[in-house]
Amino acid sequence: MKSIPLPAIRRYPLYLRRLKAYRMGGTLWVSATMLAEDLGFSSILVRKDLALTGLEGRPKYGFSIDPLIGAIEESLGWNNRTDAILVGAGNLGSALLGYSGFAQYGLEISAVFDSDPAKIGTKVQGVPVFPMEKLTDFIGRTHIPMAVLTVPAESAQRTAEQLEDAGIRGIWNFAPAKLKLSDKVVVQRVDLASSFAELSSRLKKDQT
Amino acid sequence: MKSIPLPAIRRYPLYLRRLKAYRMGGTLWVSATMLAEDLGFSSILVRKDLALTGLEGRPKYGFSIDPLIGAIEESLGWNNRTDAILVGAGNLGSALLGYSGFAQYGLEISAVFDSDPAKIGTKVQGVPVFPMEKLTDFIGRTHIPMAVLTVPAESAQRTAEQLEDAGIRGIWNFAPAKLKLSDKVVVQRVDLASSFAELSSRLKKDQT
DNA sequence: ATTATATCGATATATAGGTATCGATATTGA
DNA sequence: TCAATATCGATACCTATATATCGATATAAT
Ligand SMILES: NC(=O)c1ccc[n+]([C@@H]2O[C@H](COP(=O)([O-])OP(=O)(O)OC[C@H]3O[C@@H](n4cnc5c(N)ncnc54)[C@H](O)[C@@H]3O)[C@@H](O)[C@H]2O)c1
Ligand SMILES: NC(=O)c1ccc[n+]([C@@H]2O[C@H](COP(=O)([O-])OP(=O)(O)OC[C@H]3O[C@@H](n4cnc5c(N)ncnc54)[C@H](O)[C@@H]3O)[C@@H](O)[C@H]2O)c1
Repeated sequence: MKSIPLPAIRRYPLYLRRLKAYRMGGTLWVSATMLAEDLGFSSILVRKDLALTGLEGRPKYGFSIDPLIGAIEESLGWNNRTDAILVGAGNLGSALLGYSGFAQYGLEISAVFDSDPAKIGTKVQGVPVFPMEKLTDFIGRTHIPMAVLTVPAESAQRTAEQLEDAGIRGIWNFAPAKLKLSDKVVVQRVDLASSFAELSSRLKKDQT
Repeated sequence: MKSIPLPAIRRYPLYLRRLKAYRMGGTLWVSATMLAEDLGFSSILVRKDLALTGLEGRPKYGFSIDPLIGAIEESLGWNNRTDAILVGAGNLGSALLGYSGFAQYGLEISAVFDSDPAKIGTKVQGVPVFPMEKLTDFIGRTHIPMAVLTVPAESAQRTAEQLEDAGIRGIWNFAPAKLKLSDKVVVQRVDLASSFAELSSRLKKDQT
């Protein structure tokens, strides 16, 4: 079982969404061609991506949807639930907490931490906010593997180090800061600035 | 002036952040080596990216910071202000509205639209919410070029078509939906699921 | 039964983007 | 003054990924 290239991994959630929509409509078979048209990819690319799951398609029919969904979810590790904590219960943190879509990926945010005394003890989107002092103990006790980091950029490095020391294995980092941690911790950056830069640049080129 | 590859464009905001931080500290010159170390890139990559701006470096010193900032901002189109509207004043929309960081990119959200009667007339993060009925007229009158789309996925296609018809030129789409529009409109997708998929997959690989 | 068709899957090719190498150049310090 | 050094910039190279081609196969229609 060889490892799936990252660009394919990034497309998998798009396939999943389409597949689940098809299944809702009662469709049982789907071809690479169909997926490609819906998503604006080339059909060759889609076929190759699907082949990476190890499943075999059927000429003229394509792939059986249910096993395909299962195989993609398994490739992503989305068949098992992933527990996470969220650090930084501000604007963005609250939005993420209130987002029901994450359940689709098996992501469950089970606790929230913040340093602001005014927030500690209150609930954000129904989830109680704990003080930072309880962070290390909580992670040590629960062995929670993942943290969603939504603190201000200035605090990001410091908070990330706390998380690493406490034993966190993956950080989904929404703060615009490069985290310098040991490579035991997997850091995934979400950078809206990069996305906006791409949009700006494409718009600019379009104008000329 | 040849066009800058997209991967470089995506790195530009990272350079900008570091450069502005250096300048705050009083530094006037910066080398590709220094930037590379701070950001975890190879210095060759950084030097190539900077060369794309057209600026020339100085042996042993590197690049003069101020012109470099200017050149990168110009490459991105961030030297001029970009006005935008936001459609969908929900959890995520509010968070984005309340985010002061966008000003750094020249992005100004000047109006908000929503279909929920309970929200219309109220203010979200200090910005008044207008009904969807006023959307077309507003865009036609102001010639606003960009829209931030934060409506539920089910409404995304319909809303995007409204935006296109009204004359919007770029859409920053946060809804997990593929928008099918004419290629006159530039659509930039922000897909947290893809990002989370990458994190999941990297964590999974790390385990084994 | 036979032919047309849509799809798969394997192989080959092309392209973009990242990385390595090396000479040139300005600055620093001996 | 001269050697050592840090950097740039051009060229060459390499790797990952996307795209093209084509035979094989199962289904559906004639
Ligand atoms: N809001 C957005 O739309 C948006 C967009 C892109 C990026 N971001 C980034 O996401 C992060 C959060 O943004 P936000 O708008 O939610 O900010 P915010 O100020 O609303 O929230 C930050 C939260 O973190 C808490 N906090 C601060 N320091 C802390 C620490 N050391 N330990 C624990 N908690 C701490 C604060 O009390 C607050 O609740 C920032 O890094 C921001 O740059 C936000
Ligand atoms: N909240 C998150 O953290 C998050 C994360 C990833 C993606 N998203 C996506 O962002 C979008 C918004 O998410 P959210 O959590 O803010 O949802 P939300 O339900 O809180 O907000 C959606 C808003 O859009 C408005 N709306 C609904 N239909 C509309 C229409 N046809 N025209 C105009 N306005 C309309 C609603 O009144 C509401 O105010 C969704 O597509 C969601 O999948 C959200």
